Amino acid sequence: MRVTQQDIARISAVSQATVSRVLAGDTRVEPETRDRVLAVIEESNYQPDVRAQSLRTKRTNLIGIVLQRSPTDATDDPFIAALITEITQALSSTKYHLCIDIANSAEHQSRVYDELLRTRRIDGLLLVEPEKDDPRLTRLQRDDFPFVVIGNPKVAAWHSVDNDNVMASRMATLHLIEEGHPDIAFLCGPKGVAVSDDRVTGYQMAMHERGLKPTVLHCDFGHDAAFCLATDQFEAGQIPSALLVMDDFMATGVIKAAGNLGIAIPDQMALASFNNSTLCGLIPNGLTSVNMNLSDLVQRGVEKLIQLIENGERAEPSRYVVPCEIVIRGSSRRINATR
Amino acid sequence: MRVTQQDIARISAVSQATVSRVLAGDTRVEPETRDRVLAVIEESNYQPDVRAQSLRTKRTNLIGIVLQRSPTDATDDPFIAALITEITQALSSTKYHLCIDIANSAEHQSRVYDELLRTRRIDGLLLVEPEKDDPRLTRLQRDDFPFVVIGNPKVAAWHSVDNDNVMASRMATLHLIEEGHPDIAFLCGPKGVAVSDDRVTGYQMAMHERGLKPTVLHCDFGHDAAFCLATDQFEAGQIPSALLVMDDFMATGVIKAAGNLGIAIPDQMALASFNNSTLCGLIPNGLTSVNMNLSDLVQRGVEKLIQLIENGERAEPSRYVVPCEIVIRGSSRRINATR
DNA sequence: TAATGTTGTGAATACGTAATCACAACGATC
DNA sequence: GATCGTTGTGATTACGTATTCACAACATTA
Repeated sequence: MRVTQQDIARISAVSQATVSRVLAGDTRVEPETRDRVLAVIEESNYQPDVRAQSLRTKRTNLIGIVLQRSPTDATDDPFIAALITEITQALSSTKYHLCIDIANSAEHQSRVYDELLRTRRIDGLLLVEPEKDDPRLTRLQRDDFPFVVIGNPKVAAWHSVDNDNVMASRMATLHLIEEGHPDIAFLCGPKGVAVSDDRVTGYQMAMHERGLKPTVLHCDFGHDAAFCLATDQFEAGQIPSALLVMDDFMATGVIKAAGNLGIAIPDQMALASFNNSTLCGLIPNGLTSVNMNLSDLVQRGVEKLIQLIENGERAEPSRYVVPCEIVIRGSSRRINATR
Repeated sequence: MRVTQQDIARISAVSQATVSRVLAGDTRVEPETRDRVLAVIEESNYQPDVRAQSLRTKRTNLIGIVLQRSPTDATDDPFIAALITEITQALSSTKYHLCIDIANSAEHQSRVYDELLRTRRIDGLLLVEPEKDDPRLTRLQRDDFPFVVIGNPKVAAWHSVDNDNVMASRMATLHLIEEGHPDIAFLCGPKGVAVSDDRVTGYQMAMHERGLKPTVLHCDFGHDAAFCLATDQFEAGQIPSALLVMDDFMATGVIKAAGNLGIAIPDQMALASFNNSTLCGLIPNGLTSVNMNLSDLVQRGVEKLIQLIENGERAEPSRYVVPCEIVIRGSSRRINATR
């Protein structure tokens, strides 16, 4: 049997209400009484029951996140790991915990949302790159349920934290230009995905600034799709002096394609990408990549969400944009004069 | 204001108790009454409040997992992603959800355990490769708290699911022997880590079976440590015809070291490792690796845990061992006669 | 016919906490 | 010395659910 406030009260010869007051730090308790109660609490190893607290306070101290499993069927997607690690890290100094569900279909996902929200299991929700017309969002907003979007919100009315993808892409492109590359192509993601579209914008911006002609190649996400597209391009003789790639994972596909065809990196083709993941260090010469500062992003998002939960701030929606910086490695090494 | 059983009862002109009975599927309810209540529930979009249910039933329907952040500081460790994805996958067909915490120090970890257990936030716990003398385990057992160990339990009294690491290692070694390699070394993990020790056992077993001399190289976990050790070995002229490596991540370190020194894989040195992660496909010729079937492992572990929670089975501790199979790729290609 | 289940239902209770209400005891004010 | 705020405390209530208790109405058995 678990020790309750009632037990503490009995032993301390006070009422349960007083025990609760002591725990809550209420000032209107005789110091002497407080000390006695605290001593008993300490001694009997009492810990409040969060289930009862939840019912009473209407708070579970749980933050939820629902991810859609990546369509590549890869169960070991490092981005998921990074995201979750950063979130738990950000929560570790708070009283909140993370409740996570990963859906393997849209139907599953919407069912999970239902369960999670309507049963009041969580206090707030983090949403990663939701679709603009996602019906779940409309409901969240109607129910006045606290949530923060991680990624491009597309709708101004939502609280969000996002990377400065335009700037990131512009920066990476400028770096390649500075390294002396005359023609730089961008192997980006599918059209309509905000993170990809934003990076295309930044890339084009930089190219136009320097009077260069942009070449945009749209490609599905993932190693395999990038590998196929790159192989096709290279075999057709389309080998730019530098290639900017949507993310590190796709870059490995490009690297593999180049390796198969004997295209040396960076000598024949330089490479830069985004995310600055662990992969970048595993590649022989190292892969130049833009660090998106996921840690900062998540930290801010979590802070915002907790604010929403605790203060019920219904003020104007905030949008925090995280700056980023480029990490230069061997794959984008300067072209020397001999070329 | 949320709609409660009380509301349903009022509208249906029955008592709250009857509504609860209908929800619970109690047979002793007039079919006519049941239908009426169900109609009202449907219509008013009622969903039970899990907080109240938790207080009443003493169940939160939450499974906990506490991970220690890898000392390499890599926030995007794919193993974490794989583990979490598989767990949520296994839970998706149940009423349980996953509550995850990732500690960044031993002190932090023990604090999190305290919070999680003593406040009764979760119903059961998954433990990944705990230390033998971990004080938390003693307490869990004393409190009769449901938990399942993922990995080598080291103590027979605990329920566990584990890979057949001895067999996996033996299988991989035999594969390399079959491919015609005369001297095969094993770059394993640190001594005292069960998963590493077991694999050493399997490796030695296979070598002895075929009358070959085993060479065991102990190395810290991670890409960097493996890179350093491999570089040292290779530079010292210690280049085995085949190398078995503790895991894919470390194998990338070996591959990088070999690349730097111009050692061709698999022609000069074959390679095989464990985990069959996404990394294996990213490497030029592909990396031969043993698929540990994490999915199956986790599935069984979760099933067991739920059994413990729901049936309070205090029967003899079970130990489920998952078989594995080798996935052969380019890195271990057969040595041709010309060598 | 009386005693004895059976079935369906409402009333009441308990879970453990937080918060409100009620009320003493006491000091300050006019 | 009566009134009024302050302070400290206990009694009470509410949160929403699951379950036990109580009790009708009815069927079955001796």
